[in-house]
Amino acid sequence: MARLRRLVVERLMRYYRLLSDSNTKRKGPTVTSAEIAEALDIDPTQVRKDLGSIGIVGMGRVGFERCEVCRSIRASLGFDLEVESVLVGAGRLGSALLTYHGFSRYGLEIVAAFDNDRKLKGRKVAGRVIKPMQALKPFVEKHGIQLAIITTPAKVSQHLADRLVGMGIKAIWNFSPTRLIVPEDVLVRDEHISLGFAEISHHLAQLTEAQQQEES
Amino acid sequence: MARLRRLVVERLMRYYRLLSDSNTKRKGPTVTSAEIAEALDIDPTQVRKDLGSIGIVGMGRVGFERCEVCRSIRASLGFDLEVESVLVGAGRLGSALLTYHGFSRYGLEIVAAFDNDRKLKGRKVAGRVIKPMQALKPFVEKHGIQLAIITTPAKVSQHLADRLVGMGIKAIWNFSPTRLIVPEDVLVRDEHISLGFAEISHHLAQLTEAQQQEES
DNA sequence: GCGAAAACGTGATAAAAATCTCGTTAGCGG
DNA sequence: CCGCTAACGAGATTTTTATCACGTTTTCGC
Repeated sequence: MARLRRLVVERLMRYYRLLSDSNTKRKGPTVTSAEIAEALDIDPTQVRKDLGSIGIVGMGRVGFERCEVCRSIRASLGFDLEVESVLVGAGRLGSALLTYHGFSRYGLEIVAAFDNDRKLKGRKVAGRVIKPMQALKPFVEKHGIQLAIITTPAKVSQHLADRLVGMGIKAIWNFSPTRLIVPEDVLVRDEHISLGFAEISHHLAQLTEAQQQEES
Repeated sequence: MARLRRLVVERLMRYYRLLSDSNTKRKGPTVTSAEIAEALDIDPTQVRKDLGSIGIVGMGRVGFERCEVCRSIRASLGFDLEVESVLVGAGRLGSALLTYHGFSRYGLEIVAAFDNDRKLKGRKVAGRVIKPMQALKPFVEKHGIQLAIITTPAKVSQHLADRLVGMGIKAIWNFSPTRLIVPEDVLVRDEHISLGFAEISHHLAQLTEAQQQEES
């Protein structure tokens, strides 16, 4: 299967969530691009193109087969692969991620957590003991871990990333607010919640400005 | 100040974080577009265009004034405005957000949290009492709250959004995995952590496939 | 002062993403 | 069985985003 562009992958995830959501009202065996588009506020053509890009063909007048769509997306996005990951940095955010088990439906499991904070040593979060950093390398290499989730402070992230790459990690889910420099065959996905706030803040600022103009 | 495109806003936030980060090595009074670009892996021209779009002019051979850049970005993104917000849904994620105080530097404050779960009633998170849902409307209207952060289950989100709009909310930071339908003057920012995982999962799937091809 | 180099600003170009148009196909009603 | 309509597929077009190329400005060294 071909490599897909990031935006396509993200939309496919949205289609998948929509269709696999049991909550969807009265679901027949098929679904049309227009229905998906309507639910997600996307252009119907876009939906057809995306589905077409992973080899799903629809039927004129009928639409797409729900099961087939789900199956194909699972295959393309690799949800059936059982990804074992480690989490590094068991602070607030790290703990929250450890406690959240909602990703198992996509094949993701956090199998161990590491932190070098003495206070956390031996403490359990969500039933898992936080291991010391010295244990990271042996663990990753022994289990052939491919994904690391990092929620450490910005200062140590790059150093950590270098170490992880050395251990054979192939993807990093980066929750620390820094850009990481890695070899190009390693994927880094940055998760920046503050970018979301920027959009909101700008919107509210625009609004406030408009109100002030009105008054004057 | 003109309304900015979403991607520009997001990049401005990244410039701001980079420049306002005291951690930056030996910072002089000025910074060049090339330096910013290098640090964030962006094209220098893009940086200049973005800064230009909010009225910052640089000096040939010297670059941009750090302070001026920070000040202008703060102004454009409205970080000096003190946004008071409410959080609805005090589950795992909601609690984590309540506990995190890192947004105060951007002017965001979560001034109250609401949840209709009986078990949470009266409980405190991060020093704040979780209020019952009946208290939401009076609170929002009394304090003129403009932003709501919602971390409720998908099923109730739309209903909640409708109510919030009726109370005069102008922006919703949506952490629930549903598209919300709102009037067009209300901004909804969706925060979908699972989209990030989709990218990672697809990358690992590609990798696995490549390895299998190699073997055969 | 003056030329060279570094950095900006901006119009032109390229690449990517989204949307539109229209021909084709499959089921439906009579 | 036949025309009609709903839905798809794909090429063409438009819009957005990113990059390039080049003229201008400013400092530095001589």
